Order: sequence, then structure tokens, then C-alpha cells
Amino acid sequence: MTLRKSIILYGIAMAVLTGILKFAEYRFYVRDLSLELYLGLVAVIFVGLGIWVGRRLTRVRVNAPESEFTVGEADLKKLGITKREYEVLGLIAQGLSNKEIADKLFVSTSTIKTHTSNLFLKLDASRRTQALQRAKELQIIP
Amino acid sequence: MTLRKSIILYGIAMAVLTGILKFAEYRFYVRDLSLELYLGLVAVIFVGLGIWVGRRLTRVRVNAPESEFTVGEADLKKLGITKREYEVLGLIAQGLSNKEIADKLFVSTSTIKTHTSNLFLKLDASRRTQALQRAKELQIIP
DNA sequence: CGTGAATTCATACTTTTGGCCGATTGTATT
DNA sequence: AATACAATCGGCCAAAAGTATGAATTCACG
Repeated sequence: MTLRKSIILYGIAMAVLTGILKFAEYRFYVRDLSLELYLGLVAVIFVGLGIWVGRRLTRVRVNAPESEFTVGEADLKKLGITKREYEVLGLIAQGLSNKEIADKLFVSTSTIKTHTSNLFLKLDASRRTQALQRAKELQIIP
Repeated sequence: MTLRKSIILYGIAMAVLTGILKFAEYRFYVRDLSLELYLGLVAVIFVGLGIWVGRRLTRVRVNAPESEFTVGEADLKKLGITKREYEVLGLIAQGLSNKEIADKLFVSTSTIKTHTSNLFLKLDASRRTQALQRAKELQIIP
């Protein structure tokens, strides 16, 4: 998707360049604008284009560190953490109690306890705060 | 510092532009390169300049969020959190139990419980996980 | 020197959490 | 059909955490 966008982008850039050069060719015969003004216009246009391209390029580099929270679904599988367990983990991170989590997910506290117990096994923790710490280390939560 | 760099940057850009326009004025009389080639050269130069400027601009935006961590000692005072309490808060964030914290600080668990209770009051929390969440919100812990 | 804040500790009680058992249901997968 | 696993629930007990209250000590500051 990003690759395709780049291709389209460069295609547009080439088209614009060609168009400007064609216009320049036309200008070569007509010549009623001052050359300085003309060059200034071209310069401004291409500076703008350059900024746009530059931001495109850096946006990739910028988004890379930002999206280091592609919530490693691979890590989740590697640890054997299920969807439901991960959901519960998130709510624990929000500071909710078992009761509150149970109410929010429309299940009993027993179920939440089972999920948390399994989470502790998989995260090698014995307290929720420890589980949060480990989960942060493993970068499976923000 | 960033402002000064920007000023210098724009100064250089203006100088280059002026220089190119002057050269163009000269070219207007000499005219031995094809206009297309000349325009292409200008375009390339200014695209490069644009990219450079664009990256400068984005780099500022990138570095800003990185340095957003200054353990707001002002916030601590505003909340009335003491040094010892903050110390305990940090150990809670590391996933330690009251007993472990007590051992690490060479005090009794009673003391830790008192500190945590006071922390909960000041952070408007009633659980350690909730306290951690609030503390993160207030940016007094990473 | 007194005052207030911080730190320390204890006791008693309630709530929450965690560990350990077992069990049922539904849904894929083989 | 048989197996595996996710999700659900319950009970029981113990440990940890949290609440309330009171009190002793230390230490900075006016």
C-alpha cells in the first residue's frame, strides 16, 4: 500500500515535471514573462514538492518508532495469551478491580480470576502490578 | 537554538535563491544551455532543498515528544506527595509487594501500608493499579 | 524552643486478590 | 467422532492489600 502510494507519488511528480518542461518549451518561443519571475515560480513549486516528498519520506521513519505498538500479536501467540486474557490485561492496566472488570465484560468475577491467573502464569507474575511491569517490558501494552 | 538554526537555514535559502536568480539574469544574455536542462537543474536543486527543509521541520516534531519526560517535581508538590511516598510509588510500579518494598527500604510493612494509603488519597485511587494509572496520567512516573 | 510535617510503627478489621481444585459449554481441528 | 482449546463458572482457603485510628520519633524552620 505504501509502495503503491510512492509509485503514484513519483508518477505525479514526473508528470508535473514533464508538464512544466513542456510549458517551458512553449515559453521559449513566447517569452513575455521575465525569466527571473518564471524561475522563482518554478523554484517555489519545487520547494513545495520537495517538502511534501521529504515529509513523506520522514513520515515513514517517524511512524516506525511510533507504531512500535503494533501490539505484537506475534508476542501474544508466543506467550499463548488469548484475546480475552489480553482484554482483561488491558482493563487491569486501567486500574480496574476484578469486580469492575467482570461487570464491564458481563461475566462473573470467577471468570476474571481464571483469566488473571492464566495471565500470571503466562507472564511469569504473581501480582497484577508485576504482570503490568512484565507486559510493559514485553511491549504488549503501552 | 532551533529558532536560530531556522533563521540561518532561511538565510541560506534566500542567498541561494538570489544567487540563482542573479545567475539567471546572466544566463539571460549568455544563453548557451537549453532552457529545459536549466529548468530541470533548478527543479532538482529546489526539490533537494525542499526535502531538507521538510526533514528539518519534521525532526523538530519528532524530538519534541521524546523529551516530554521531566519528572514534574512541581506536580509532586502540587499533590503533596513526599519523597518517601514517591519512592514507594516507584517500587509499586516495579511490581513489588508491600513486603518486598518494606524489605528494600528497611522499614516495616505497616509503614509501607501507611505510605500507600496516603498515596491513594493524594492520587485519588483505591488500588495500586489505579494509582499507577493516575500517576502515569499525571506524568509523575514513566 | 516550640510547631508542624514527615516518617515510622502497631493493632484491628474489611476487602481484594491469588492459588488450587474441578466442571461445563462451544468451537475448531484433525 | 475424537481431540484440543477457549471461555465460562463455582467453591474454598490463604495471602495480600487496603482502611481506620492512634501514637512515637525525628527533623527543619521560624
